[in-house]
Amino acid sequence: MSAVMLQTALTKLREAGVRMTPQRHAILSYLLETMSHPTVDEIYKSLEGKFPNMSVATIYNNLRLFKDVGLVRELTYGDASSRYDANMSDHYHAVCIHCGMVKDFHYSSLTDVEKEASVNTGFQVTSHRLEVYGLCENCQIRQ
Amino acid sequence: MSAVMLQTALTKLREAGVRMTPQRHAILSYLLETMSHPTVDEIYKSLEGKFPNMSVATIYNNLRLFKDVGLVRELTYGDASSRYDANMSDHYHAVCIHCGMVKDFHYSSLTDVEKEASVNTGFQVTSHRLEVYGLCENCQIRQ
DNA sequence: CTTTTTGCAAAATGTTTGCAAGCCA
DNA sequence: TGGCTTGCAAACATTTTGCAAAAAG
Repeated sequence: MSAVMLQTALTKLREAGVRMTPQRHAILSYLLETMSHPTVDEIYKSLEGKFPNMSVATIYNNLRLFKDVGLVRELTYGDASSRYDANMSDHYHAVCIHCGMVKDFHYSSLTDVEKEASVNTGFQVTSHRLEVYGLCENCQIRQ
Repeated sequence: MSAVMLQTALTKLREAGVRMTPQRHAILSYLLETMSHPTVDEIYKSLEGKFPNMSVATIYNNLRLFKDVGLVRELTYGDASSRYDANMSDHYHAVCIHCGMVKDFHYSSLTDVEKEASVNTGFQVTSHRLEVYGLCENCQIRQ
């Protein structure tokens, strides 16, 4: 992701009255740089060179804060750790059932799912989640 | 669910060479009776009258076994406990963001999602997950 | 009689919390 | 300076595991 996106995110945080710290900045940058939907552990490992004493609690704190401010989305999958996605544009995820890798894809014809579900269930529907599962290209070869 | 479904399930287990135990039978019956997609804790509480010494491990063991044999599906949601669904017919779930209740609904026009995702991502797609989130009828009133 | 299953407790895992010390504005 | 943030360790919740005793077939 571009440096522009980082600036936009920093502005959003400042406007929300959130203080900046070196750790916070590093976590945010990392999320915006990578497209890999990292887990907390991946973030932790990738930053331990720069911050040898950083605790996972700091990462969790900041991810929750980013989520609250609307800068990232948390992706949750039953067994494994959550992943974090700083790409807030409309898209869905393809999840590899072998290595856990997550790849974005776009799909447009779900306009009436929420409406139909609402009629069906009586729910006041506010969002939906769509994912596909299968083997990523790497795992198709190696497994 | 009907007694017929229990018989079918019991037959499936017998054919898979699985022994029957009172606990196993009770867990399976409960899953087939209720439409409420119970958690392990709900199953545990509902059976502790009949089996005062039953451990959660037994419930987890049996749910995994049922899953492996294809009798139930595990529904996972980030923070909370898994829920278990013995309705193996094609359907989707509406999840209440307030109380966690899960209600079934049907939707038919997702035939090409997997194909499109596959073209988009290079994945060999084998399944998909669709859910809607919102407030159930109860929580619309009380909240 | 052999093998599976149970029940219990301990362990593992991912995430959250409490709190003193430190840092940001 | 005053309040937010960090780092650490302990706490938490859910699920899994190891193992001896009990039950199934």
